[in-house]
Amino acid sequence: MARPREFDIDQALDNAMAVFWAKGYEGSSLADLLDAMGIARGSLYKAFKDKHAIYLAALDRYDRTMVEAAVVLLREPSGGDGLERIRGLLEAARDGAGERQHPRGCLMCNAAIDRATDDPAVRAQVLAMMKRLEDAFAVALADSATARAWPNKRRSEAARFLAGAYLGIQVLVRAGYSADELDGVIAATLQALG
Amino acid sequence: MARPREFDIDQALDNAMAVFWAKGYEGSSLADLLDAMGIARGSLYKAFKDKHAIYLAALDRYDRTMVEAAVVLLREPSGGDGLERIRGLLEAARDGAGERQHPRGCLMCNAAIDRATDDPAVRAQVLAMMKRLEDAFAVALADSATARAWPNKRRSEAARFLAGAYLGIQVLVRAGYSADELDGVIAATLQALG
DNA sequence: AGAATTAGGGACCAATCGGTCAACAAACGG
DNA sequence: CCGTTTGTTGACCGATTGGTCCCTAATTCT
Repeated sequence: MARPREFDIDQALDNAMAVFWAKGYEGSSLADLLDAMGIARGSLYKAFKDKHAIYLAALDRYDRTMVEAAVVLLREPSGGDGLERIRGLLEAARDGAGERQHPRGCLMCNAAIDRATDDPAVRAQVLAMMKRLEDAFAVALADSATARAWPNKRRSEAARFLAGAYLGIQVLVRAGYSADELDGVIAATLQALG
Repeated sequence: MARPREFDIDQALDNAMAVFWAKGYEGSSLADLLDAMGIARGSLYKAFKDKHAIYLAALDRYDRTMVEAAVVLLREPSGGDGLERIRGLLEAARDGAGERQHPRGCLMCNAAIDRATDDPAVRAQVLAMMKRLEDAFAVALADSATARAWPNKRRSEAARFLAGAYLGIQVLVRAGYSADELDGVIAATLQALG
């Protein structure tokens, strides 16, 4: 019907995602994005309405890749006991501290802080991701030796608690805490689950 | 010796702090700051080197007021058992969710996310505040019936865990969680301490 | 091959950005 | 009461911002 797009949208979004992840929304200029995505201004605006739309698409991409991976990790029984899968996710978050110069943390967490309050679309997307993560934590808990027997209410509270703990760790990563310091946090968090 | 300053620096910083708190660093323009501080451009630049210096001063002001209040709350024995003081701080954080339209969360947490990675001065300030908060948590734990007997290592890990939980709650507030939802998180967090 | 449609590229735009400056005002020391 | 010093003010600046537009290129349909 017409000239086909020359670049891959998801690949371009991966690059845009990396920019927003590192610099935040306001901190990322169009020039930054174009440079990272490797396309020209006109092409970008053919594919996306405006900067805001790029951000939302990048956030959605984050959902489909990173959050999805976390959810799979938590839900997949082959990862061992539910508690071990939870430990695995928290340790993966901790490993972000390895990027000592510019730890990226977690884009969902970053978006919650710098866009969710004044941008309803971002807030909705962040809340949806959080819900997905909470549910996955709940599944892992239901698969764990210690929490399996808990009443539903306590398990869902614990799941939300874990989601909060996860965000807290990501903030600490971003603040520059070392992996060693975070190990203590993880140990205390898991201890909380019995 | 010369003309005295007409505005109060700390009061102006309180107003600047509110702007950065709500909008972040990049999201706050000089116009926003001047408007909130109620002074003219030239006066601002006589008092501060540049925007970055204003931000650092506002962050320091946050330290001297808000963080200080949190630290006092945790350390002050008149607040009851250490665990009750910890509960008090977490509930104060939860109450931030009451600002339903534009929850501010916590400036220290916001700064960790949007400035700490690429601004060494901000990172240092954030880490200093976190350390102060951790220590205060440790004091409260040492004053609690259940954690008093714990070995030092476990208590300091728990203190860092609480600092992380506190940040996590602030992120959830910022994301738009309701006070009711956060109550479950707080309950689970305190349960973790026995 | 020509018409139709959409992508690519980059010059261009108004608005806003953070920051400077020069003229004026208010205080103190002599 | 004048000189020195510093705060106040707003006009002004170059640079950068996000976004538009137009010309060209590539593809499909007839």
